[in-house]
Amino acid sequence: MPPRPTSRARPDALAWRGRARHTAPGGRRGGVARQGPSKREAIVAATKALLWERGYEATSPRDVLARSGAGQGSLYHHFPGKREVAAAALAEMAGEEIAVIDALFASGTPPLDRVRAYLTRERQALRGCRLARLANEAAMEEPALREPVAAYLGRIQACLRASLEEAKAAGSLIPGIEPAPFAAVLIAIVEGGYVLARVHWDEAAMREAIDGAVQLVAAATRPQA
Amino acid sequence: MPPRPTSRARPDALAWRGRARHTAPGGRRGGVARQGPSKREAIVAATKALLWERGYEATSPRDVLARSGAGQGSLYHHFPGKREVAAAALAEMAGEEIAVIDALFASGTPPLDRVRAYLTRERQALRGCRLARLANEAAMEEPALREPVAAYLGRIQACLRASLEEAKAAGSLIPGIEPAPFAAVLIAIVEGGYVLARVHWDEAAMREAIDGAVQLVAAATRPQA
DNA sequence: GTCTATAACAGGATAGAC
DNA sequence: GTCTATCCTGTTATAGAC
Repeated sequence: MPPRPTSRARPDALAWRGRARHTAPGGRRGGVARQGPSKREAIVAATKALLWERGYEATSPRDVLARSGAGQGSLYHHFPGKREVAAAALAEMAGEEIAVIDALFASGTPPLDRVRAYLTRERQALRGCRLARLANEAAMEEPALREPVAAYLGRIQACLRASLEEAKAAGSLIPGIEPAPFAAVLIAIVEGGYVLARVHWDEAAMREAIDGAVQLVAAATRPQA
Repeated sequence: MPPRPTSRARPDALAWRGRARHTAPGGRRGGVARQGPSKREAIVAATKALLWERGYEATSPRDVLARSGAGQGSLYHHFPGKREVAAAALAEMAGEEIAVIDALFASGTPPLDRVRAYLTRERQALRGCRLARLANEAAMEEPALREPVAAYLGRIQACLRASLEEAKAAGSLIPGIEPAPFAAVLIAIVEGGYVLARVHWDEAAMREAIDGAVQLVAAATRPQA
């Protein structure tokens, strides 16, 4: 466990929300000269990788600096501390993953095909869900860390529900299937599948859960609809 | 992150499996005199509590000693190190929880009632699953820590499957429902429900997942069976 | 903005008295 | 079996030069 918050902790750190940067987000200055990525970007990129690999508690600022090639000063120049670095990294990760989800559900295919496409997309089950792997860390009680993860899972659930409602309106679902609880069940199966795969240390556990979910969708589909 | 394994690590520590104790498991000696709980028991009890509250990585031997009232020497007298203490604690936790599961599924009620009873049993969703909350810790790559958790989830899945097969044999399930994948789906929903509740910091997320699972069971039940 | 040096403390384990 | 004292390294953050 890290040092408990001491008198060194800034009283306003909880309210930290980033700052105006003097360089443009793309890492360029002056409009012409190309720059390598700034240390800030390198730090956030390294943190994104480490949060997925090891989680929050097990990732130290030193690990981040070693992987990013930055020095101590860069990290604490750009961020108040570890928590805010992680919050920035999680926000980026959530943005990337939400974009993937939106693309998946925006395709012009029939709604139940989109649901199936989400369920059967490729996953590295043993690595855990890129965002929700942090679910059981004490740090998730901090809103700044929890919110990006919640936004990601919330978006998936909303997309599933919208697709199921579209299918229901089109008469593709058998009577008695309600979109909202069915969407909750499907996202829970996927996230539960990650847990089962990690605990049994076997990708097959995820596959069984997903296969079951696909069969549920099939069973909920109106014949010849 | 803790100190990486150094030359101090015992080469045989991975094979540690406990040892014969000079005192009886109940903490008594000589057959008559009553004893308070041994320090070993206090250490394991404290570890059980802390693993649920904080997980493995975030629980230090110092925390365990502080909560148990034991000194450094007691811990390292009874165990080679932190990992083996956690393994002992997890083994006890799994044994306790498996006993609860077995009792739940051993009742003389109809099989689908047992399934519903498991799904709707009371849970502290925000605390996470007592065992599977450790799923995403790096330590789960150690068999001694993973196996008790896997045994617990495996037992639940086996009990669900057996009940569903019994229901199917009795003609209570609609055709096309296969016990094995349905059991995989149900355990995934419960474990996924914990993840959703933690991430959204809302017990209602677990309730929605469970409600959906109960509706699935209802939908899979043959009318008037 | 970025670096190195250093502080203050926690984590995990050992030594050896009793 | 249990205790206290101690060790070494890692973690998180600050200081201050460049």
